[in-house]
Amino acid sequence: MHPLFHYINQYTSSIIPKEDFKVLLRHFILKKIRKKQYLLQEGEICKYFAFIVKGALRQYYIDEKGMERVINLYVENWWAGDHESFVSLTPSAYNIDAWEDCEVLLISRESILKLCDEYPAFNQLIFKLGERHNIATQKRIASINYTAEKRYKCFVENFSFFANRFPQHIIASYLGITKDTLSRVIKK
Amino acid sequence: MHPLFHYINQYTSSIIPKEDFKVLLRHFILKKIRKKQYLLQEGEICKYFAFIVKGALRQYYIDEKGMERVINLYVENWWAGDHESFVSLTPSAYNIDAWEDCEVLLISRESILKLCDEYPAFNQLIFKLGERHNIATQKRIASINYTAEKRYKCFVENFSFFANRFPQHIIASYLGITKDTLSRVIKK
DNA sequence: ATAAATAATAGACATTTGTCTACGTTTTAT
DNA sequence: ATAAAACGTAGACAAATGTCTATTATTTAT
Repeated sequence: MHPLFHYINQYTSSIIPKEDFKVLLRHFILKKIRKKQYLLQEGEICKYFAFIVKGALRQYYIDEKGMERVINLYVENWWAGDHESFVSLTPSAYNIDAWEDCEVLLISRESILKLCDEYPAFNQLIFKLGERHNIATQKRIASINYTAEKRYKCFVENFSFFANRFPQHIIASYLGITKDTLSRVIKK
Repeated sequence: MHPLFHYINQYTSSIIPKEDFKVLLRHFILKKIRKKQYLLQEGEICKYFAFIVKGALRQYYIDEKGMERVINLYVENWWAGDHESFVSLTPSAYNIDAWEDCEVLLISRESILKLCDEYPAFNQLIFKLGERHNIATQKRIASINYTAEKRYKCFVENFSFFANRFPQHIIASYLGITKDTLSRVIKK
């Protein structure tokens, strides 16, 4: 069974007919991305959002000192892209690259709008994804006040599966702390 | 003209018929909230999202040391509520209270779903609001790595209008720094 | 198998930010 | 009008985190 089919049915009340799914799938472009290659580069316009079938990616920007600052990590069944660039068609401030060899399904904004319009089930899916995303980001924003230790604690509780996919210094950056601080925190 | 009517038409491609708006409006409950009163209290379930017609509110939680930690600030034309509690029907971890006397329009999740279903324009509205919200939160998440100074700089660039509505120590907490640090940063 | 690149840890030190107390000002309530 | 509460600033000090360098372990490429 197609992973996207499985994924969509997790979020819709009734199972999508196979026929409909076939039409849906035609709006997606399958792309393989090798480790270290970019899905999106700073300055580009994010024309597609990517549903991750296989692999792991990270979103980051380069700060004034030339350091990589990780904003998001993604694994299977997550969506990767720059919301701002995607909607506003402005050059992205972020890079998204593959941390492992990946397989992703790309979809354009036009296709999303079209599918939302034509398939209530797809509209419902996008709606629910939005809700889930809101919940996750609200938690992340609450963490702005946290100490390094509490950030790591929350990370382990909610996202420990990232730990198997990304090295510690990437996790540290994702949490907004240095690798040295994370190393100290973990030691305790 | 009703502020909600004006607001909705900002986000939809074609102006909503007055008739439709009247039906729409029936799903909202007008509520006045006096300064310092709660729209939502920790432990309660967030049954409604609030569209703010007039006034200013803040969302915060109480940390281990009993300190108020501000997560969000809201003014006219913003939506206030706890996404997680609203969707999952779990007790909220947050408080939302009025910083000024407010007038808000409450709407339940059922009403939102119903209106999305019945009025494509409303569905479109919710879709676009989601997009805007995603853009804003993505920026906020990127700020996790920022220094106190850079956080304040971004705040002034994007949300300086909050400065007229909330005192400095509330802004500081919203930025994830202490009032003392903010005071120092501003001095420069 | 070997060399090179990548990761994790440790310690010394610097910097940033938080904590606490005090004081003067402004706002609010009565 | 007056007292009380809330607010902003300041300085001294403490704590948390960042920076840098070195060292070792682990992984990757050839």
